[in-house]
Amino acid sequence: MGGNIGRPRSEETRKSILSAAYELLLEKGFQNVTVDGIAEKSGVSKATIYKWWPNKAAVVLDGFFEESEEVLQIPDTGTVRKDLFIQAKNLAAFLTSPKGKVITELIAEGQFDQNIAEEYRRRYFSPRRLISQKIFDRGIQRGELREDLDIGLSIDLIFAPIFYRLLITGESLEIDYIEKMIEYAFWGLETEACHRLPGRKKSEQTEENP
Amino acid sequence: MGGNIGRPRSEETRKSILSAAYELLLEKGFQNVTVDGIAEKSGVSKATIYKWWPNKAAVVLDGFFEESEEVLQIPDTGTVRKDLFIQAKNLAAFLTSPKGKVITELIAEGQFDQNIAEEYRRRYFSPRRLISQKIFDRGIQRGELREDLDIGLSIDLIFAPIFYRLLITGESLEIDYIEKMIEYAFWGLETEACHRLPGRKKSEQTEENP
Amino acid sequence: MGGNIGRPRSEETRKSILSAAYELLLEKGFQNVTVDGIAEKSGVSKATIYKWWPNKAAVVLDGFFEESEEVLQIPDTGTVRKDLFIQAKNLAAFLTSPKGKVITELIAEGQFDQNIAEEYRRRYFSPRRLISQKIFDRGIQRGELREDLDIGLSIDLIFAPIFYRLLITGESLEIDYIEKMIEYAFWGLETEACHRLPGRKKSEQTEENP
Amino acid sequence: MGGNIGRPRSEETRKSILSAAYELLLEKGFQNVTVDGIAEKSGVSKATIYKWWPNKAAVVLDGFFEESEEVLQIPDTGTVRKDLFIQAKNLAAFLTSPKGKVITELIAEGQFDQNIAEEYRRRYFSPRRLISQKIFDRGIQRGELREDLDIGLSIDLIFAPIFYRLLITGESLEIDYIEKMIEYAFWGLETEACHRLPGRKKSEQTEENP
DNA sequence: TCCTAATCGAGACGGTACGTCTGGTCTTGAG
DNA sequence: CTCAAGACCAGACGTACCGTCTCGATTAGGA
Repeated sequence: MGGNIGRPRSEETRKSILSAAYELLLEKGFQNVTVDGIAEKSGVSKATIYKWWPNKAAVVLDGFFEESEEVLQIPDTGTVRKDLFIQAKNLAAFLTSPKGKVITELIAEGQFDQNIAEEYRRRYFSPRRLISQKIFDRGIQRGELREDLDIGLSIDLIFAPIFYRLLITGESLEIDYIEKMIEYAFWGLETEACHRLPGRKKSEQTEENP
Repeated sequence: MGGNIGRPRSEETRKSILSAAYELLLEKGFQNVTVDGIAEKSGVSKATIYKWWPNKAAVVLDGFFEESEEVLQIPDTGTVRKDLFIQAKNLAAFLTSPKGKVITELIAEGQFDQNIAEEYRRRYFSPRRLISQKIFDRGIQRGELREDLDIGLSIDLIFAPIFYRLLITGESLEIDYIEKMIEYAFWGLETEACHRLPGRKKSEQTEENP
Repeated sequence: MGGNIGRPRSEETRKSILSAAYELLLEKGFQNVTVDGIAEKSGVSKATIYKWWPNKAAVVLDGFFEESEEVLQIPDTGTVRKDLFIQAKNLAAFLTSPKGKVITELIAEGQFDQNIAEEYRRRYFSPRRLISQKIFDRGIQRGELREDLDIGLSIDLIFAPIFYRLLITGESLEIDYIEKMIEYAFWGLETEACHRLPGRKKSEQTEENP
Repeated sequence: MGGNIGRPRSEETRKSILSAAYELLLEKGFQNVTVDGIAEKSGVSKATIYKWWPNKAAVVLDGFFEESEEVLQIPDTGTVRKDLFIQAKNLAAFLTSPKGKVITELIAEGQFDQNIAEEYRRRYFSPRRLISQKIFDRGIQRGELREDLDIGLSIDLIFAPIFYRLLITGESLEIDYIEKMIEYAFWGLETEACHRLPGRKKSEQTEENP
């Protein structure tokens, strides 16, 4: 079953391909990585690369995730806000590092190649969102957050601005920004006064946006 | 001096290049547009294209913005929330249209080419942020929002999730999502109870996040 | 010593390789036969093929000669001319058949690989020249041909035109051509004067070659 | 008509490609010539080569004939035999030279690619056969040869053995062989009886070909 | 009967050339 | 001076085939 006859695939070869791909990725950026380059650097035949990966993007992506995989830890400070702040801070730190540059490039490539997009969602974003999910779950249990909170949306609200700055406005991701952003997300944009109104009900809002 | 002798640049040629670029962009997507293709479609020489634009990206970008330029209107419903909702809704509608696909591709290319990034910031995002800015300004004047509100951050908070879904998670941008997202942004994520506390002060928060 | 212990070579395997090679050769032509193809068709490992033959050409060649070996018969009509005509006619018939196409391809490959050339000389041409030699020997004994005849050259003279047409001019090898060619070779090209020997008539020749 | 607009094809580029191809051909042999090699040696882009020639064989062939084209002279000694001897001798000398090696390789390739075969027939063999034709024509006019001589066949008879040795038996092409072969072709293989016409003596022949 | 030395099937692997593609530059002659 | 036409360079792409290699399974004869 699975066919373990024949010369087994060389783990060493696989690794040298991936790490060569990864190093070239860091060094030159996604678009300047070459399959020939990977082949040469890893001392592996191009044919072997194309045997296991359908195209350049696939190898490079695989190389990146294989090499940059890390054990994710769930922060646990006692409050959702602090936990999220830690997570957001770490994310921002990572994204502004050389490795982070790669993430933006992969997201970019993902706009042209659906397979790439699926891959980074599966290998990068999904696990990280799971952690955030747990943080929010805990917050709800503790009563910090309301029970019917849309967690997916909340995660978007916290992390989207980071990527927005990174990908679109190009502005820097300083710690102050992260801090304030979380504050805004948690407290809302409206004047504090308006929250202390006794007569505010959910029904009103829906009327406002027909 | 400056040399206005010789055959003058043909405006007709310029336009046919840009509209050819634009049509090919919509039809094939950024990466599948070729300069030869633009030249052929517009009946123009490749050399002429490269005479006026430094590279493929520049023409395509120019073509896109030239053709898709629209008069931006500032919504004015009376409340910031409604105005932003309208703006966000319009944005989402645009981004999920065929033209919107182009925007994501340009953002993608912007990750590899700083010039592209600057161009779409200047021609696309800046004017739109200006409008949001005005909406927020009005809200502050009206007292809907607190005076010291960080408007830039607030704009990020509202619009980032839209791009986040588009570029990263790939999830759909339904109107319900937009609505709820704005609600969350305005009211914050925390339980309503916590906002009604009299003893809450800003100073506390800063301590929390060292 | 000699080491006849261990698993003996499988005769069945050998045959299936050769016949697969042969069939592929007929089907696709020399240059389009691949070792992988032979391996697959014969259900044999590529390594096994390379164990017993040094390269593709060797297998294919071997396959061809193994399969297409035939018992050669020496024609004996009583005159050298008729015998040679029969031999030449058979050769031409063979060379213009699908199998014959293979011969030309092997000769072609022989221009690049000395081993191939030696092989087809040894296995194809030598035995056939031997037969011609015998025909000529008989003719000399019978007094049809002069004693000091250079038999090698004579064989060349008779058979070369057939290959010349096949390999170079690409013209067809009709029976009339063979007939006339032998006539010319036997009588020479010079004016009929020399051939006007008593008793010799053109009519005779045509009778001779039915 | 014919469109002489646009950048004209560079004659220099064309020549450098062909001469690079030719030199590599002489140096390495047909099968070891590489298109990349030609590109590099000629300082020309591979794309340019493939723009004008459909494949490697075509360039190399063209290079060979372009470079090795020579003004063909019709020998005129007064007798067909001597003229043909000169022609055959020259041919043999050429074929056994390094350039001649190329001819055999091209003939070889011609067995796999009809286009190649047509090309060398058109550019190499046809002009040479025309000359032989003229030699034979003169001979007929002079009465050396009979009027109804099949000239095509006669040409085959004279030149085929040379190629036969070259391509098939691999034997050397010494001048004695050429001489004797022509003698046989002219006088025929049969017993001297037929040649014992008044005035004809063996001694004469040998004198003729010093 | 077990051991040993070979063959064999499966298939991974390095090497190397192929022919294709596209971005961007350059060279004509016409306008 | 602009422009159409189109030749040209650079260099990556993905494919194909050759011949080598590494496994494990198989199959004899010899101990």
